Amino acid sequence: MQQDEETCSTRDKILETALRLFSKEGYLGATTREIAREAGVAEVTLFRHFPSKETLFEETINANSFLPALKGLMPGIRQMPYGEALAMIAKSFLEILALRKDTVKIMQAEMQRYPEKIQKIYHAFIDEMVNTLASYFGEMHGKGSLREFDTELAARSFFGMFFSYFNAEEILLRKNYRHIDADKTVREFVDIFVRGTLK
Amino acid sequence: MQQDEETCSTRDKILETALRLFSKEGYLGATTREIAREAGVAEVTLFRHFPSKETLFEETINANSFLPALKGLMPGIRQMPYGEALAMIAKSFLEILALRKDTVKIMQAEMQRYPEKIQKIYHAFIDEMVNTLASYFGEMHGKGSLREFDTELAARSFFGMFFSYFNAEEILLRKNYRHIDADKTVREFVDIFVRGTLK
DNA sequence: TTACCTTGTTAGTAAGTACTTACATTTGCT
DNA sequence: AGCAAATGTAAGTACTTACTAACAAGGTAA
Repeated sequence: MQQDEETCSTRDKILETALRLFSKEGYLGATTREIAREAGVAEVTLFRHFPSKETLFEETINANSFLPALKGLMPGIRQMPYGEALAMIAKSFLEILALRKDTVKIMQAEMQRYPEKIQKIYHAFIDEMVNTLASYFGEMHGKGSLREFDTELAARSFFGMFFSYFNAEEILLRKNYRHIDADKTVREFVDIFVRGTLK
Repeated sequence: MQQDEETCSTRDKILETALRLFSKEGYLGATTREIAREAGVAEVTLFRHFPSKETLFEETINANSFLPALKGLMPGIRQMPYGEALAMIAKSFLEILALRKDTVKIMQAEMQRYPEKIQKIYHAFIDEMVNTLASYFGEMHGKGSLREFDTELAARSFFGMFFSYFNAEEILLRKNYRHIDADKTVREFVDIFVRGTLK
């Protein structure tokens, strides 16, 4: 019984392949046969690790939650200038999304059909980001450097801008858009936002 | 042969039901049997009107393009104050999205699997909106009332904010969010944007 | 060696899928 | 009434799906 090396790597291979195929073909489109073949294992092995396709799906998205990627994300934001802090938050946000691109695709595609589980994970991530930014806005209000506005709404609009950018570039694969690098986009978006919220 | 009343309504019933079920269960999840039953027709009737499920899918999304809803959208924007013009564009944008909610769901869910057709329709809509707003920014630049910024990027960020709001409220069905009515959101978002782009 | 654990192979099941064929029934127009 | 188009009913085809049962093969630990 050796459960640390080979066994675990078989399981992980299946999970990785499942993530890729679920994201490419959807839950119904990705068959257990195909997942097993691409993972290089027999189909029956897949069912020995995961009792059903639905279990595999759940464990796949659980294994790719966003929250670990959030830890220690915004360390020294408080002592940075306002604009730089926002730029850093935006960049980190885009980085996480890029890292979890496949998971984002799955969630967008299957959100309607499997609401409970997916909404929970997705919203936990968004809420964490929005709350962090909103409370940062609150602090800045206290310091008197910002004009009055609804901090939660502002945080939502901030991430909304960047999520739409990510969506256009990475999910919709816009080839006909002239390509604009992330840095310039961050600068322009943050610029609008900084001027829009300062006194 | 009477093709205007009954015949057309049978076809339309199928198309309407297909839109609803494709949006709720996805392309693979919605079966032709179910679509026919919910439309109140025999399955074979469905195949007499649409030679294949894929044809039905294409005609469904073609019948629900965004562009007709865009016609005559922004009539008197040029003679409105800047902030009111932006608010009106935002409201119209949100209205169209709400009208085509099912289509948006389908596109988000099936974008990965059927890229060609869907991307075309989706992007045609977004490009139309972005270009309209960007050229409006260009005119305002000419008049000297706005600071210098990238008009296309700004337009994208503007719609990105509102699309994310729509997504959170209507697609993800956020119940745990405190509900904020559209008007207040439009006001807050536009406010940030106006201050962020004025001189 | 012996025992165990994990995997592969092969074959199979029961159910569901898109789609078809043949024939009967309804419906509206002339 | 009579014709023709649109629809319904019933049966069936060929295929795919998630999932299982039975047995053999390999490696690891005692």
